[in-house]
Amino acid sequence: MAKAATAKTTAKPAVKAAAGKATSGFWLFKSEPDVFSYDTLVSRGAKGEAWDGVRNFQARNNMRAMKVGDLGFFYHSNEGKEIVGILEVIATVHPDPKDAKWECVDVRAVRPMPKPYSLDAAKANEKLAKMVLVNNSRLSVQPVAVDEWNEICRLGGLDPKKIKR
DNA sequence: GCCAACGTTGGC
DNA sequence: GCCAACGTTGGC
Repeated sequence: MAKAATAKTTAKPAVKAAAGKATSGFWLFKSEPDVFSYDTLVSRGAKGEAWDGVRNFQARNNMRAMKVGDLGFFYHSNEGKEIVGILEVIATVHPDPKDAKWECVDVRAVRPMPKPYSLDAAKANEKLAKMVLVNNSRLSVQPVAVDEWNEICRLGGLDPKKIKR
């Protein structure tokens, strides 16, 4: 069964989905804190960590659209259900070390949210009504619109203009 | 722990 | 190429 998937995946022309698509440069990465928490990413320091294990085409395509320097929210699913920090993409997409049929980017922690922003809060915020997090809880790597990014940063206690470094 | 929603697989 | 069956995610 894995073989059929391999054939299909590798037959596809690479990076087609990402080509020509305008992105905000902002993303949201989901992880169960039991498996890989924001603190763990922080502990990796500047060399960061490969965001491997993504086995969903939409999520993979989102990673293909990422550029070095793009920023993302780190969201804790299941336990916490809140955005706990900011991360930065430090390497564009490359084969997943655990399964070369798939791909991953590398990310590093930038800074934690002074006030973690919860899923409940996002659902209650009219400005975030279109957010993928609110509407498609299953997608593990999501695009974030600029206004959504700014809104959540502000409510999380960060000035969106002063996040980097 | 349950279950709804979603994505993927595979038979036709 | 369609669609039913299955597996997984993640909120509750």
